[in-house]
Amino acid sequence: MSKLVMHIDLDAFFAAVEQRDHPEWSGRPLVVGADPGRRGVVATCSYEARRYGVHSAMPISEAVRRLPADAVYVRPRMAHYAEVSRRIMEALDSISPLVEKVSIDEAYLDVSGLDRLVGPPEVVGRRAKQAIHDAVGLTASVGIGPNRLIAKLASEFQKPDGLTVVPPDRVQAFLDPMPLTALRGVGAKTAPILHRLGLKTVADVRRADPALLHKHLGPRGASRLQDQARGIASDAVHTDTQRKSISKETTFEHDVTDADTLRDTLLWAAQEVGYTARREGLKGATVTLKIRFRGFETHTRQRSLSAPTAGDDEIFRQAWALYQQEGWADRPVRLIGLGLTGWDAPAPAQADLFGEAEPEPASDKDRLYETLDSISAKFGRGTVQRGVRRKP
DNA sequence: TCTGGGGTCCTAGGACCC
DNA sequence: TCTGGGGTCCTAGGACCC
Repeated sequence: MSKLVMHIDLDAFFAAVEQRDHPEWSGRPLVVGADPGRRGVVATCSYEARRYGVHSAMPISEAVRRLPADAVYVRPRMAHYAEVSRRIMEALDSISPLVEKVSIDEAYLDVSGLDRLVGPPEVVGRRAKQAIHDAVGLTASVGIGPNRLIAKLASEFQKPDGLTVVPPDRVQAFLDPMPLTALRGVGAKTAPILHRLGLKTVADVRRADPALLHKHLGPRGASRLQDQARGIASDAVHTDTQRKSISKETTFEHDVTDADTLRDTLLWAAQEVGYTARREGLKGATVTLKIRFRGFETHTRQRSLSAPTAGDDEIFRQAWALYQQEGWADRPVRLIGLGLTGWDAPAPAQADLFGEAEPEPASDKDRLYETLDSISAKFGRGTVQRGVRRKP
């Protein structure tokens, strides 16, 4: 039976939440991200700001240069957005039981066979948008198609507040005129390669000589790309995805050479990662150290443990040993952090198999939001003092 | 001139094993 | 002196996405 997949994407999510919460900011260019004048980037910005060419991942200094004086700059309140996101996902449960949350502001829903219960795809889509608006007062863009790729591209097709349905027999006509950068996995490096081959649109990729793509992208990359160009993609919606890693890193406001600061920062990261691991019942057998020096030169070092752990001290000791075993002392460090991977047990599901949700103690939840808020408070504000020893 | 943070997935070489 | 062909795990780096 053919599937119907819906993709939902909140419009300028962080910025929209801020404008909703602060009506005096609506209609104005608004940037959620680092503090102006400091190291960092734009996380999200309002549509008013986008008109000045500002976008996600742009250096905050560049955004300041482009925006008028009345622009608003706020730092992210991740805990708050996470709570809004939770209510959105809850609202989507009323549309379909098969909801896959893919990020804080995006979800896939399997909406196959809802036509007899609800109506045609357009009606299902409008219901989803209404459910979100009723729950949190925000707009979302919705795309519906025969698989994840088409649903995702459909949701991007008319933004903001869009609704696009692509029936199976319209897939190729929908895809063909799109720029090839619309395809998943084509980014800053791959797009120029394809452009140099004279390819611009999805249709160009679809009709390209497979051997030519093979030569420049490798066998797997080439077939993945051409599958997409033909509208071939997964239609599976997974409700119980399991994370594969936990990590914590920070960029210092000024590059750091002081060993105590690096050590303390790694200790902080280990505590954050360890706490998250324990809260989620995970133990990792691999610790990864990440370091970025002045000039953006980035390295990772990892080691496998004899036994999986979620202990702050053990995670810290491994990461610190990895740092010490390299001849890196005295090199100015821009960023440092660590990660934990390699769970010992295969994927404990988010909710258990019998539908009994694990009751989450209030104190843990509070601690989680505290943590998220402390992260957002620090966003783009890393300082030498950051690593100040924290009482366990 | 700058370039966050949290992720996923892929590649590629070497070790190791059968 | 010459030495296969997988398969899997480990490690480092990098592309990409939100």
